Amino acid sequence: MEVVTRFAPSPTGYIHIGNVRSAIYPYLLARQTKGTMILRIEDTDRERFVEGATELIEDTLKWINLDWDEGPIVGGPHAPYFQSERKEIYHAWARKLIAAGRAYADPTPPEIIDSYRKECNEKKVPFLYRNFRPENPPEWEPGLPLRFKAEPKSYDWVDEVMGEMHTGPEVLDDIILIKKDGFPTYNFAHIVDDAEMGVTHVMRGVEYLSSTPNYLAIYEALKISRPKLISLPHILAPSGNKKLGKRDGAKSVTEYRADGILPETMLNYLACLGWNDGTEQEIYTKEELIENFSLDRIQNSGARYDETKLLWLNGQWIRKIFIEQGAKALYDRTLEFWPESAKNHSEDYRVSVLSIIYDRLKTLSDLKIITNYFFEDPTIDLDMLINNKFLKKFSESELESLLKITISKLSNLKNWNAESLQNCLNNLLDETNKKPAELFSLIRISLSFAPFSPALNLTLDVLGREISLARLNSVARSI
RNA sequence: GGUCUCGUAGUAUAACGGUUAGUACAUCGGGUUUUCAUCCCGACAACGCGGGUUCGACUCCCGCCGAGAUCACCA
Repeated sequence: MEVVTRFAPSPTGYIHIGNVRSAIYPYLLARQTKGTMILRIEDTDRERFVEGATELIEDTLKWINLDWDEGPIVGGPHAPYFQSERKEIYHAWARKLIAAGRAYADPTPPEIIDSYRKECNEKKVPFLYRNFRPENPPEWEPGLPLRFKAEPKSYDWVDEVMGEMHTGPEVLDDIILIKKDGFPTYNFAHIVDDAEMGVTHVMRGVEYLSSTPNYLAIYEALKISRPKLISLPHILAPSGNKKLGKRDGAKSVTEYRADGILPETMLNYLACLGWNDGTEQEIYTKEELIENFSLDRIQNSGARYDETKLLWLNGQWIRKIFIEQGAKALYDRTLEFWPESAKNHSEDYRVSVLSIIYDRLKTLSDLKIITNYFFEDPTIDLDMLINNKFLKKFSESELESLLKITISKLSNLKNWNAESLQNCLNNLLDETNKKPAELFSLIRISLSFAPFSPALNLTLDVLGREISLARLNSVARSI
């Protein structure tokens, strides 16, 4: 049988990294089995609905390179994919339940329900609405909530991640199916939709594990066969033991994108947070994830979100793309991350800058802070030169004469390229009888006035003869 | 409080009855002609506790402890 999975978010704001994993796993499973991935928007809560949230969700999924076979934008045989547009469908199923004597309209005012709940809390007994069912409930009509009529019994089921599950009759209750505003609750809507859409694998966070017996009861009453149930453990906040949420600074995926995290990194990191294939592989492409994913290797305890590792992974991916796809391919991903000053320079020049600094990047936005001196002359900061730990032992006139020798030597260099520059620098070391740490620090700082920069010969090569000599000259004059 | 779940280094994880408990991130130290990184080498560091079962237990069973989830006309 074809595998059908779904991601069913609520449009209540951006989806943060704690949620996207619930989209990744169903996607991987669907692609691995050549099945169907559905995106369904669960917008039955009108109060929490946020304008534009659906688009944000779609953009997020597209950015990490996940697509869907049915859902908003692409449509499909089970449209509409917005729950708010499926009201009649839920009502039709609800009537089936009423006809079977498994649902009833509840006229009890909320205040009375609250008092029941309070009573139970005081007596320290569990609050079960089935013990307070109204006698002779009225016909179900608009304005009245509809409740499921639970039959207390034990349930056994298998959760693909958590294993064999068992609960007693005490957890079954008369949950609300349709709210008084006519919209279904999540508890009812997702069951109807999953059945209508032929969903075979229901993946969601563990917070739904406790409610599962109630869902099982509804499947039974509706004569729907159970899909496979998969509970995904939570992603934990960096500190504490709470599930990662917006309050812990759980950033939206778009924020990571703005920070210069690659989508490949995001997908790779999140997929491997709480799942591994048993090998020691750390870097996975989307294709490799699809190939190797398996439900039974999903972890069953929560995993802590670790941004340091995310950054490390991002560095790995930056290098991987550079090495496997080339400088231009990496460059194409960096367009919005260059400093302002880079605008006045050619694309070829920026690519060559990227080629010598890419292995220093943890995020693409690092470009802004570490490449500026390639695009405009740095401000001369003599203190930085004089106080450098390798240069402090020299007098200013010694520094000046070293610079002058360097300038004259470089001026006479025939071929300005990395290799001959390196030879030239080596000769300079011999001639001046200085250590690399001394001479090279002097040249490096004079060229960049940055705390760090790439290998000296490469920096000179990219900067070019004219600019390099001009900078060295102006430093020599300033001393 | 009821019900359910989880528990290997700081973090993410491997191991599925027999290993000096492996790997990665982080940390610390060292190496690669300057710096910052990359890369390489090395070090530190873990089976929550207590009982069983077994020749043998991180692995199986029980109890405890600790952590989490849930008990909405939110999803």
